[in-house]
Amino acid sequence: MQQLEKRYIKAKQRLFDKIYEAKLNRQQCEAVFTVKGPLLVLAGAGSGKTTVLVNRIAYLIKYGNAYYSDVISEELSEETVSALEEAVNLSEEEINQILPSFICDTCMPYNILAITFTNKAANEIKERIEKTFSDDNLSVSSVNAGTFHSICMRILRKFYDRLGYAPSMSIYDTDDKKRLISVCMKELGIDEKNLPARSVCNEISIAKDKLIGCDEYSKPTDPREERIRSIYKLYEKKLREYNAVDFDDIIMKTVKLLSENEDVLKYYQNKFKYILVDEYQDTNYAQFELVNMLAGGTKNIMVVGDDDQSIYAFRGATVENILGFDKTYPDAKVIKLEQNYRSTENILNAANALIHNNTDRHEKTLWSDKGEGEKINLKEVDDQFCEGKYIIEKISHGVRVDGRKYSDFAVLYRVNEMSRSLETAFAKSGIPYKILGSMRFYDRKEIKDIVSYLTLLVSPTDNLRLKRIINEPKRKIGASTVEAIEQLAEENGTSMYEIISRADKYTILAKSKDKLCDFCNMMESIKASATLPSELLNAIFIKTGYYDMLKAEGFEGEGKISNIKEFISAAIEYEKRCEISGSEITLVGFLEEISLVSDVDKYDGEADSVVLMTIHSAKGLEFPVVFLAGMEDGIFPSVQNLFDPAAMSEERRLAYVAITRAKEKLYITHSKQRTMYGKTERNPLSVFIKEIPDNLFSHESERKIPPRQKSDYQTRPVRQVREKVSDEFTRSPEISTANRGRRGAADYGITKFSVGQRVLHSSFGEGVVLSAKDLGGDVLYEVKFNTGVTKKLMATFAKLKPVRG
DNA sequence: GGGCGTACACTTTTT
DNA sequence: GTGTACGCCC
Repeated sequence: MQQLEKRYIKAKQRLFDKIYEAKLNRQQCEAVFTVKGPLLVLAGAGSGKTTVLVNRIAYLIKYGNAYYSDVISEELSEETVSALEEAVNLSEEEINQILPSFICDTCMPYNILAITFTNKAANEIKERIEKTFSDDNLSVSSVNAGTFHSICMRILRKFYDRLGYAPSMSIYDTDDKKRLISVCMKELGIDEKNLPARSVCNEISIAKDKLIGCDEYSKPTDPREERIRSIYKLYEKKLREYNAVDFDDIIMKTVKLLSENEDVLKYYQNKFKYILVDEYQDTNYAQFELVNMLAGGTKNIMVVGDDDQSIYAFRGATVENILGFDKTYPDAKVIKLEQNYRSTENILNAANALIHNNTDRHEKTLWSDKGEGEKINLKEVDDQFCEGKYIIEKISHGVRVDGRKYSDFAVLYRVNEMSRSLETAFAKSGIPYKILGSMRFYDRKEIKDIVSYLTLLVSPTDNLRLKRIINEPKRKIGASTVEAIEQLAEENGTSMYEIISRADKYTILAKSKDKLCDFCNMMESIKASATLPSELLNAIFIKTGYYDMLKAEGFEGEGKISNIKEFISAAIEYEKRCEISGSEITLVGFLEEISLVSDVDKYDGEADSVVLMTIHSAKGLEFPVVFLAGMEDGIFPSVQNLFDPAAMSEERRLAYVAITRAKEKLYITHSKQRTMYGKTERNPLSVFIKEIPDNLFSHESERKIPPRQKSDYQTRPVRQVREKVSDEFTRSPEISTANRGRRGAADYGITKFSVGQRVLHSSFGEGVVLSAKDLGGDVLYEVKFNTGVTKKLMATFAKLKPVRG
């Protein structure tokens, strides 16, 4: 007993030390300690939200843990009060006032549910908690931290039978979903010309986000909606048959499970005694319902968010969830965190000025004591290539002169498409860089094919995935055979795989039964050959003939092979991680991970490279130096949204998010002209920049603010800008020799090749130059590659390298 | 059944 | 500009 008490006191002291160390301000402390009842924390950008979440969880564990509970009485001890006084700087009176909400019931780590927006954020919380408790013999790894999707998947898999699913259910991404919708539409005889599958996908997503099932969907008066309804119905039927769920289902089916099964709901309400939801402004209706159901028991729910950072309305998120939290929970306590610990004043003032132009928001103003800091740098460049070169110039200057690391820099943009031109510049510069999100690793065709094989091993009823790979690599199983199999499966009420395994029983399949049999035997032998995901992957890669197929493709196949090898290493890493954490290695687990993990989750801030990503991906991250590229009307804000006030508000919030990612220095670039999607356009400076006061920009900036209503960029003087950029290094790329990066950065220009010379292309491989045509600044080459194909390539794009010998 | 060519769509943001 | 879809021909 005495021993326990000693440990308790020691642990408590250490906790307060930690909090003291974390230098929490008063509002943050209140947010940490107010654990009982509903709590809304309005946390501005960079206001130490994660710190609050971590310390709150730590507090819950320390004070609610049964391990110490023998010595926890109804009230906090005198000692606790004095420790609080010291750490939080509250008066005794204040403490007594709020004391009741500080005391929590028994709480084991697994009683805590923390829902975050990304896996990265969840992992960060887990890691920081584990660090806090590293000295205590307390298993804190059982804290439930994850994204909505990962947490719901865990629930669905546990109670799969209640939903009529098999436990190995697969998760369909946007691409799978679209394919399946197309299949449904074809089956129903609905022409995609009049009703694109894409918009059907969207409509169904919107419905699911609102928890509208196919039976409740729309009144049958509108013919368009009626058609969507029938597609939705068939789509649902197929999903179930294929043992698959789409992203929206993950939430909707969980809500359905909880609302239809009292015992399951009670189980989770009892389990999750304390719930914390991060980025609450980005939750949609289904998620709102889910959280409310789970919190329905104890109502110990804390939500954290910032209405100014709501940027997912397009995905069904409603700010009303956060703005109306006090309506859902009338006794909710509200705490505002307004001190920003991230950015300097100039950056913060710019963000504040910008966001004040939104009328539909809760008034709040972030402040910082970090001092004015450097001014914002605004630069106009000639085109997107100059933009890349300008950014590279600034980065390499920062590294060489200011002693910064490459990882101090981030380049943010509105659309993924922007990464193309930027990548060209970075690739030439030799600066280490990483692009997140443009083409997700798991979206690559070869990876999706291999994943389909893998899925089929655990979920053989998945006809969609089966159809994807039945003839990839080619096995002479053509469309008509596949159709016949599909027909038979339909008639017999079974899966296509089942039909294939009994192919010899059906006369229609007589012609192809040998090939089908081979396919089936191959799958079975793969299944029997290994258990570990990495081994299975390897077996699939070799035994299906996929490797041979890629090998035969030549140069292009090489890249795909290395992608698949990378995929296999990812599986090995997954296995290692499981071993460390003691969790079971399963194929289903691995498949789930690759479906729910995003590029940003894997982004490693430790690696020393510049990172390029969309602003959406950058949410929640921070960088010493941020480049905001493509600040032009039509790009950011996006053309689609220019005339829609609500959408413009969201765009502005997105700009706000972008600016507040920067800690010390913000560069903004815009280009006189820009070629995107094959079209060249001239866009004026973004309206958002015009909303930022002049004095926040450095003298180096070339901002000539035209009158707001007269946004004609052509009348603006641009000469100085031009000279500034081009004098340095961009005017004539081919003669630039300045050494900018460290590794081969001199390679800015276009190397000239002569007819007959051998060259190397990154995707086509080796070839020989047939002709070279000068096109004023660029050169058009005609190259015959070893593969036999002849291509016309622009020198600037092709990045050709000379081949010696 | 497969391969090749051409037409055409598609480009906001993502778990 | 690029990737996919479909149709035509072998």
